[in-house]
Amino acid sequence: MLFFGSINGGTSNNEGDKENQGQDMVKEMDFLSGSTRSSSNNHHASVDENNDLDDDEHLQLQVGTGLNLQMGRDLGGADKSMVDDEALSRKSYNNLTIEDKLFNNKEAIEEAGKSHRMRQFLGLGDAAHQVSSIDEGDGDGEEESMPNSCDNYSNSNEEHSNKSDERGDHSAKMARKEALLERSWGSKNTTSTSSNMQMPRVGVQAPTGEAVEQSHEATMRRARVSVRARSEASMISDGCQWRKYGQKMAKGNPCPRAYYRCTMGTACPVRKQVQRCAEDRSILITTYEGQHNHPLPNAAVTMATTTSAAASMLVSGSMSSPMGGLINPPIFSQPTTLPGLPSLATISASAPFPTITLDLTRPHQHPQGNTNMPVGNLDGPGLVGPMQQALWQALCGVDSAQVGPNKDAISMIKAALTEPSIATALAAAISSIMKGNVDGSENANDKNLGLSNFVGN
DNA sequence: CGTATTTGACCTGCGC
DNA sequence: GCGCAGGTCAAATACG
Repeated sequence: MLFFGSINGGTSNNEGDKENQGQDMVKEMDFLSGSTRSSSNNHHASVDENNDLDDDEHLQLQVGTGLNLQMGRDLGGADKSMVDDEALSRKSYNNLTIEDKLFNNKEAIEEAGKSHRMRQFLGLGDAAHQVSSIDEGDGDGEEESMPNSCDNYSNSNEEHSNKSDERGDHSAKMARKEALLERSWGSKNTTSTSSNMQMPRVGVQAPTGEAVEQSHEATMRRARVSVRARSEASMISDGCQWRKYGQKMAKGNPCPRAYYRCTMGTACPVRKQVQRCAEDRSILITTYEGQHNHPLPNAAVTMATTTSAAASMLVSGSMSSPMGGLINPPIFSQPTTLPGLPSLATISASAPFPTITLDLTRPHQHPQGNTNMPVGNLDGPGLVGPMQQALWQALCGVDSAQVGPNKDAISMIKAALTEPSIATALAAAISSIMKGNVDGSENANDKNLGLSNFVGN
């Protein structure tokens, strides 16, 4: 499962921090309370030791608030800080039941709608299914590894490592070489799926059984979700633990690219890359890849669902769609905006990997003629502007450029929402927005209901 | 002293 | 085959 989330000081001491040398504290923004707090820009493990926010209310509040992003320069977040929801999530996670650990948008939407359509909406999407599987596995004390090609890699790689320790230096080198060869994700011995990383194609004779599964797994492994957001911090804090394993200078960008891998699971294959935008260094680009093979804390689940669904959307994009070819390879062959959400997501299957980019850097705009946007405070720290606006416009048919419903957008979004993977992605995104901004207000359920009704139309 | 980060080396894939 | 770029490993180093 992929995931993304909030930005804070993060765990690293990479280039981003170096740029801010002299700052002992990382300025962070708290979407929830608006209160200010500075967290030491040290290892996350030490942060939650001093955190006492473990009562139910705070647990509720932290859920789904992963995206503590600076949505624009106008937020004035420099003096804001945010509660370390990553730390909170880890602290609280062990106390939660299995049901608690089910991802939040599913709960919210099911409570609100309870329609069969919405169950399909949640249950048929790849991401939703995966999340459920993981969580159930956790509940049984049996961590169900995702049927993921990279899991195979990771496990086999670990095996190689263990063996190499026993065999001495020469054998260790050989083992490492074997592991490296195997690491190329199917390039040599395994199926050819992962190395190619081409989108499945409509019209091509469909492979069957294991081949299909392997292809899907490999593609999911390589499908990427990129999140662009403004942040002073060095990396985004998304509820998971990350360990930096490398840093490289990328061509065409003076800022180094940092590589992280998830350390919440023993052999979790999820990795992410963090890099500042060359054109605008206030923009942090985080790219997620892979699926978690372990349960996630609440703070990470919703965002994980979003990115997982986004990746799933990429993978399933070639499948037959009721949208009349809205999502298909010809479109994926070049960057494509999500219909009705041009400011939100760009989909690209161009080399090297299919990638969906969520751009959260667009300046916020108030949609005209709409006073019911589901935000607690449009101008306050709870703002999640562009993403929220786009979704809200899509759902309500209100176009910021015109008063009244945008019927074309409505029809397009309606069509899009009949695609389970897209619907799942949007549901997760919407849920995260609701949780992050209007939790505590009765609007949240209303909006979920609205989505349910919308899908049902 | 244990853990996380840094960084140079090494690998693969790709284009020429 | 060679060079380049992206990605990863692991020893060295830093840090708490």
